[in-house]
Amino acid sequence: MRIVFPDSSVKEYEAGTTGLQIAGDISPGLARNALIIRFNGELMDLTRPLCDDGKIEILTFRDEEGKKALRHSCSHLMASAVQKLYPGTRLGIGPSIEGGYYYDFDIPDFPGISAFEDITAEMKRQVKEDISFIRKEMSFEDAVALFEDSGEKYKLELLEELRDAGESISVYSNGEFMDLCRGPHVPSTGCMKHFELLSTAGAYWRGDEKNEMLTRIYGTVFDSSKNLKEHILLLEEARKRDHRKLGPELGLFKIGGDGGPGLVYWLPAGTIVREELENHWKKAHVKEGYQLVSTPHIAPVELWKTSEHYYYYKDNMYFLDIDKGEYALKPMNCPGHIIIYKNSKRSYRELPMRLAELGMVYRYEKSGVLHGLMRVRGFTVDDGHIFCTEDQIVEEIQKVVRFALYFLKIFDFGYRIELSLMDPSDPDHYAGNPEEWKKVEPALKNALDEMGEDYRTVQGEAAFYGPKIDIKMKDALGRFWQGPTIQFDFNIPQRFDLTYVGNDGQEHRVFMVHRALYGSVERFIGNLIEHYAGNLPGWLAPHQVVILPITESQLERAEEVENIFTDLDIRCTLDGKNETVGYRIREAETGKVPFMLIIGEREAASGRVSLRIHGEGDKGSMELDEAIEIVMAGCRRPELP
RNA sequence: GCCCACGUAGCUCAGUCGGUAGAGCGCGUCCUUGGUAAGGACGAGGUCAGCGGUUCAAUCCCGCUCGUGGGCUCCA
Repeated sequence: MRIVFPDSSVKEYEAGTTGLQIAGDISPGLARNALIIRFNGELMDLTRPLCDDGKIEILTFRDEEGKKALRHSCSHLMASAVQKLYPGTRLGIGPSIEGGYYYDFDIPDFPGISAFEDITAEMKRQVKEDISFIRKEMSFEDAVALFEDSGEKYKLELLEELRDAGESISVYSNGEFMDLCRGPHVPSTGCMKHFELLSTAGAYWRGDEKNEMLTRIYGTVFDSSKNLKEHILLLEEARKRDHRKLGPELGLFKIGGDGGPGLVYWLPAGTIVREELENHWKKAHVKEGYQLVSTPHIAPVELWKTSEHYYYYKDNMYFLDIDKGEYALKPMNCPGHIIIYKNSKRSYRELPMRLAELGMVYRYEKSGVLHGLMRVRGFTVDDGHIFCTEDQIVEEIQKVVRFALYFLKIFDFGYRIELSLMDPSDPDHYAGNPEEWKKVEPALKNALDEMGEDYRTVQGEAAFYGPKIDIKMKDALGRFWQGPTIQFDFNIPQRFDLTYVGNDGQEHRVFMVHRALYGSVERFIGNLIEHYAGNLPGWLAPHQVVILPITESQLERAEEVENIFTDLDIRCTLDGKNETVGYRIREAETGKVPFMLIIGEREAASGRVSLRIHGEGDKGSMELDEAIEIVMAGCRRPELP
């Protein structure tokens, strides 16, 4: 048979040759690293005999599919160990995921995380034994009989679905362990020397909270101990940067406890960070042609009925009775901005009208989903609503995307743009006039294309009320977070009958865009803390400069210097505590204060200062003006767009 | 909300096989006047998350509630 390689070279092999043999024919190194193959576009086991001509790709851990196969195989290895150690364990599913894999089990009397030691030991034993993964295809009936015998009720449920979908059934075994599985798998358990069990959690069968809760065990596996170690270090680094740890440590905020779960209390230092972010945001928005507005935290329930939030968002809203009427705490700012838009009859001359507000919203979130600043019950949306004509759409979208990227650049975030469009097979699911969708979706696409930005189009991910552009931001550890979001809304203009008078003297339906750049100020600060590992850029640092007189005799000079910096709008504190300089430096370092000015006898006499920079160390003695210049540069607020 | 784990001083954590508790840091006072990541002494701080139950006796055992964490689901 003729085998074509990715570089288009061709080689003849006897029918029945396996991918592994072909890999070995190329180089022993490749045979060692090979995990699976892609043959004529189909992923297959290395050990599957090939019979026809075709294109082959030999996949290793470097290939996304190879990585997935290894991780998925490791989930089988882990399942095998669990089932051996805990007889009666029934299997759920065990896929590979970003960064590793998991397997869901129904384990009778599972001891929890303490079982990891035993499971790991058993897995290691099986790795050493180098047990082959064996694929077997069978009829639906045979498979049912097999899993009925072993009482695998979840697998039987999956089987039913496979049959309904008309898929062929395959089963993989490694030693005594056997699992319903499409594959492919790596050749043997010996490929998984570098694995680690990570954590355990409850998970509903099939993700449905009406189903029983299974025990999920997370693990990961790599191709080398070096890569595994790196990954574990990354996880540790992420733990160290956890904003829930750093935030309270740095005196930024306090969440929950007596203050109520999911509610954030900003301490003085954290309030400074917030105010800086918000002030910059306001200045930038004014410059970009937004008008700042402010709306109440509560509004009559009728308003939420008109906006329909009352009907589809009720479970997340808080209600209160006032006089004879029912009110709701606002879960979103839009209706408030609508009231402002409708305050007078609008002319096309006023468009685009861009309203913006740092609006605090309240949403009921289930207790289990609350998570530090990332998921709270009261938060500040940096909301903006753009009302415009059809002709203005492309330009407005580009303006917002550029504005969003400007904000990400300030903080050195990477990004990825996603364009979410409607599911064309289900047009009834969406609000608004289908004609409008047909106009706006290509407009969004054009806007992005014209800008030359890379983006991914996701069909069917649009909100029911409109298509959207989501920007995911990538932090210093390479993790992606929900970033700016720009959403079209066909629903609200219709529900509230939002119009403008065109130059033809006729009323027209206005187009409306929601957008948030920080998303939630709270969550964004959480992201910043983790992104910078708590070392916020100078302009955001709650304490920018600490002045440290070495002895009491330099107090007077220290106060002079403090006043100079304070007059320059630098947040400066004098630490004249009765402690050694070493102690006070340590305190400033752990407090992540960017600049320290040490003033001893020599400096006081000469009018100089000794500068120390956080994380860098002693910069030596210098003229005060020189130090001022360095500090000012380090604390400069970002340029406006 | 659900499954699992956890809750001891402001923080990080010991401890009590049931007899009402301890360290370090931090805080206060004093001594020390110091040169680039912890000077010393003394002291104050706890209804051992809350409420019930078992017991002669509960911080410890049991139950419930609240809170926190890991996930599921959801989401800015």
